[in-house]
Amino acid sequence: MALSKQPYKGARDFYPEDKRLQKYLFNTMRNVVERFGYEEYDAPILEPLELYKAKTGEEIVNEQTYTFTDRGDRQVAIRPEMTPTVSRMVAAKRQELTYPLRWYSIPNLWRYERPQRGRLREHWQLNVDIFGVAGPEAEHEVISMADSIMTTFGAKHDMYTIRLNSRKLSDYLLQEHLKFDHEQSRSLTKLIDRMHKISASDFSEQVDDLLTDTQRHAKADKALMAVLNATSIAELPPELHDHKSVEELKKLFELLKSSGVTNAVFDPSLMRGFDYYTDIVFEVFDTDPENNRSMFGGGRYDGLVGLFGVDSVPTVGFGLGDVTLQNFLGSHKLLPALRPETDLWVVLIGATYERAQGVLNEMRDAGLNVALDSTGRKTDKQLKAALKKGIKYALFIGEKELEKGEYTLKNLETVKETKQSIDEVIKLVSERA
RNA sequence: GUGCUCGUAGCUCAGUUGGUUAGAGCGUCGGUUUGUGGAACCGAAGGUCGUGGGUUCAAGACCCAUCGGGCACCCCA
Repeated sequence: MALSKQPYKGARDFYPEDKRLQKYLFNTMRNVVERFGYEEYDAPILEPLELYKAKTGEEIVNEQTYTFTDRGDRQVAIRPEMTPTVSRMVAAKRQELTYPLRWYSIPNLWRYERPQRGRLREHWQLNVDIFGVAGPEAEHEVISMADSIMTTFGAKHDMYTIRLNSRKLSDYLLQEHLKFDHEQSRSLTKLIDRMHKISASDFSEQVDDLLTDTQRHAKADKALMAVLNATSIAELPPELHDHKSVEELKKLFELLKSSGVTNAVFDPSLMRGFDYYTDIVFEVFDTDPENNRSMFGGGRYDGLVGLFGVDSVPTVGFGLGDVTLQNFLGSHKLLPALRPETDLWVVLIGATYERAQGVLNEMRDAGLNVALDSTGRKTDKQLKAALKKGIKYALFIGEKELEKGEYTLKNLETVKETKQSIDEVIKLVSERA
């Protein structure tokens, strides 16, 4: 029985060309967030299972987390998300850290579920968090940064929108303004989350099922729809305008506008699944009708650090997954053609392998990435190998070249060929972008 | 976890109502002077038809199971 060549279900092999793309994605993210002063951290891929039981959301822990019992009878989870881990790390050094804390990481995460487009079992996710800022300045910074990441990848503002909502406002709306009880609010939250996936009539039907007779009589469903259909804060019922969360949202929109984030919109139907969000939440949506989905999001979770028995720390963060990002960039034609790391391919002519080593070392010492064809094949085969690999330069080294100290350098893109001293070769190839 | 759908060479696919030794294009490898290009020409390798059962004189095709991909649920980091 032959062994399977497939990678584990829902996980990917990264061949060099795939890894090259991943490096490009990660480096771009790193450049942007570090420009905002964020520092990289990391942590183990394994965590005690209890870490996720507290606040992540039951379904995620029970059904979508890889778990096992280790040899010491400990319940262990492969991390399904990074937020509990980073909260643990902050809590552990709560007193000695200097705030505001700006941290990021690009961990691989695992979730046990049936794979489909944009959702695999293993993915990498940029996690960015700011700890220690209670005001909307934190949301402003984090959302601006998310926007900056998108534009740095070449996305235009008409390719995506940033939807904003406030958990506090939703809770107030459902429980105080519309007078739903706790259980109704829970069910409604889930239902509202699916609002745009089901038809309007199905939605109102399912809302109606949740109402009591008195609520039906009071037309609670109409009041609910009036709120949910608001496309801006100004469209909310007037009696809500003085609410603190509305004030905060207003302030946030002003800040975003002032820093050029013009594609942020208010969406009262935005919920997000995690239980730990406490206030403002946001999601970045692809506007492409073919792929009208949430790509990534985040929000404020002020309570998580405090669960570790220390004073709580106000926190805002988001996670950006590599799979959804790649889908987005691919469908908007924003993925660049990437060259291999190798700058130059040496074609050896005749039995020159040994004597060519000095030249190779000279180029490598000068910082060039140099590979050679050491097969002894005919020159046309050697040259074709470089072409197929996408390497930009080929250098011919034969008897004549070694004698004269002049080498034939060929730019495989322009097909131009010149004879150069090795110093000149180094100079020319180093000019690569 | 549920439902639908697909799986033939490295890739993209043909393969008639079940009927001989399963095909093409591209790619790969070799050759057409071992000092130079993706072309052209010649040639070769490469498939237990995802896997395992079953029906049949006969299965790539029909049935069941299973693995993998895609889509929709569930859920969403």
